[in-house]
Amino acid sequence: MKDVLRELVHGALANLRAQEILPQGQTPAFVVERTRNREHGDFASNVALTLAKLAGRKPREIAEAIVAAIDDPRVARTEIAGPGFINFFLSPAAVHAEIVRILDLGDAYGRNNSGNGRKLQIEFVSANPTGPLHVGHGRGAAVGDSLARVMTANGWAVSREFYYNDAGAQIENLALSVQSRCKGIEPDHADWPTDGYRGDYIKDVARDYLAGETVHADGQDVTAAADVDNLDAIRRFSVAWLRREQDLDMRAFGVEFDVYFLESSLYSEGRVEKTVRELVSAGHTYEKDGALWLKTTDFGDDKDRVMRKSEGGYTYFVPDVAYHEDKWQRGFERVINEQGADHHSTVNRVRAGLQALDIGIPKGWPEYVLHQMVTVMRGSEEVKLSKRAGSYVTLRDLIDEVGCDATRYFLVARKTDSQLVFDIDLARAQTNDNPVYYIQYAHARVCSVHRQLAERGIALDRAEGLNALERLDSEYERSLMSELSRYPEVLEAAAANLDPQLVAQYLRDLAAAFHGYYNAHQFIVDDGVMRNARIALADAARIVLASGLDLLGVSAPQSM
RNA sequence: GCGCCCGUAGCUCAACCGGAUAGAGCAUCGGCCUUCUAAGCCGGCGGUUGCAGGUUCGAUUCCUGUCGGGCGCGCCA
Repeated sequence: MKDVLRELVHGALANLRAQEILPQGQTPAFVVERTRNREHGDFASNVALTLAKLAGRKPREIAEAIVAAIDDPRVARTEIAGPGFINFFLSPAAVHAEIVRILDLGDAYGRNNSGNGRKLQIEFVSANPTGPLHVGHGRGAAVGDSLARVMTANGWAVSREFYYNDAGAQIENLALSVQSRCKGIEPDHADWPTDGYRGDYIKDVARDYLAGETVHADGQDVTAAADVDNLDAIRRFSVAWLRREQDLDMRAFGVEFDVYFLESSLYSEGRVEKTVRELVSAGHTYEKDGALWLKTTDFGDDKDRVMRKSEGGYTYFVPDVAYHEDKWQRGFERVINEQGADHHSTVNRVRAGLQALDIGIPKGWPEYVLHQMVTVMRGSEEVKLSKRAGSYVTLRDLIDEVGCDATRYFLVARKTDSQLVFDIDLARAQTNDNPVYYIQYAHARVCSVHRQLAERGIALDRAEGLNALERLDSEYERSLMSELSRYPEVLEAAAANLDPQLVAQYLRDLAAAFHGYYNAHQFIVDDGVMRNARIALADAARIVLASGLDLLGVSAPQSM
């Protein structure tokens, strides 16, 4: 409906230009938005205010002219308010048509095709296989996957990608740690590797390695050599072992990736070398102190970056650039990297490196969504200890304790650039204080009505109900209808702002509107037409609730 | 010292790229259960949007400064 009103306003403006009330050619920015206050109608626009200066007239005068030029059955009436806002009151028929659309389109309601099938990649989680996934990865997974679902719902062809380093110094460290465990060395012992991984999971890897186990990860089987001196075999087995664990975590979290990209492939396929050659020939590099530098300051970085160290190896920055060059060449019009904000310094660096390649990559490519830290609270205590990891809360612990649904909802229901406090007690609560519960309960309540109908042997006539929507005229009914019709706008905004949190917020509001409706009315009434109308509206709510929950990867239960 | 993020009700958070009287939930206080889920509903209390300036018809939003919290600043990844 928002788009419809925008069009109507644009039409009116064209009309005013034709009458020379407005100067030609200029279209200042204006908004048509939902009103906060119902007394102000369904939508309001500031268009007259923004035009006032341009036209050299009073806002109210312009508003009068615009309103006079609008004549559409979907707008019941308009009002000019305050300094010159135009308030739009939708006709009941326009609102009811939206409810019919919901039942007509089902799951497809609210989706749009603004992406038009263009290729979009979202890279997220991208944890190195050196330990269990923790809550921070969970936030990345929840945000990244929900964002992927939102972008898909907006018509983008989304590919989910997980990038990991399977070859660097940290992996060496992992292998050494496992080897030490195989030899029975404890982390406090003098022979324990410096910066070795001390977590208990290392013991599990070592045990399985010695037992000659086979693990399946990233499409391959890796069988342990059980040879304590074969560091290479230990490395391969350890990586596979941890990758399998991470996959299990992601599966339990309802997240699947389309592509796993290995950093080692950038080296084995010569892509790192190739990127270096390209940067050198593009002329943005120089040698200093025996190292090769990239002049990233030419492209907005704070300082130049070393590409090749004086000892000959490449810094991590180079494969990063090579990796993103590869993404670009794979034809992704947009790439969104979802990462922890502790890596924010890579943003400028990677973009600068890509600019230096001089191959036509846009300045703001790739896009980034950075999430801030998560702290986990139980009661008023911060939870830091975990039996498995030693120093942090693993994602698995959280899923086991509060469930996938609540974990996903809570991790996505905050602005990504705010720190997040995860309240375990609240997430576990089976009460309406818990927003996840409150939303799911709304869905279950509609299903419950259908069970009641079946038990009483009452048939449902949806067409009859939809024809009688004008009988649903209570405050609660109108409010629910209005809330439902907002869903397409929410999907659009979530995509535009790369912010799945808007969906979480919306579902909370929708559930509130639904519960208000449910509590205020009887559904299974003797008046068959009224009964069918009420249930049709409840079904519309069920469809949108299920659709929204699906975008968050949260289940929509039939009973609770 | 420099860079990024945050600061809104007692608590957890909103406010749709500058709009109308800053909104929800929890907590608290007061009402409501022979009724398809009371796992609920209705109402009250609660604010100088950290602070000080600036920009304009209009600022929680933009700019400058300042205070407080978090993260990051390597020829580590």
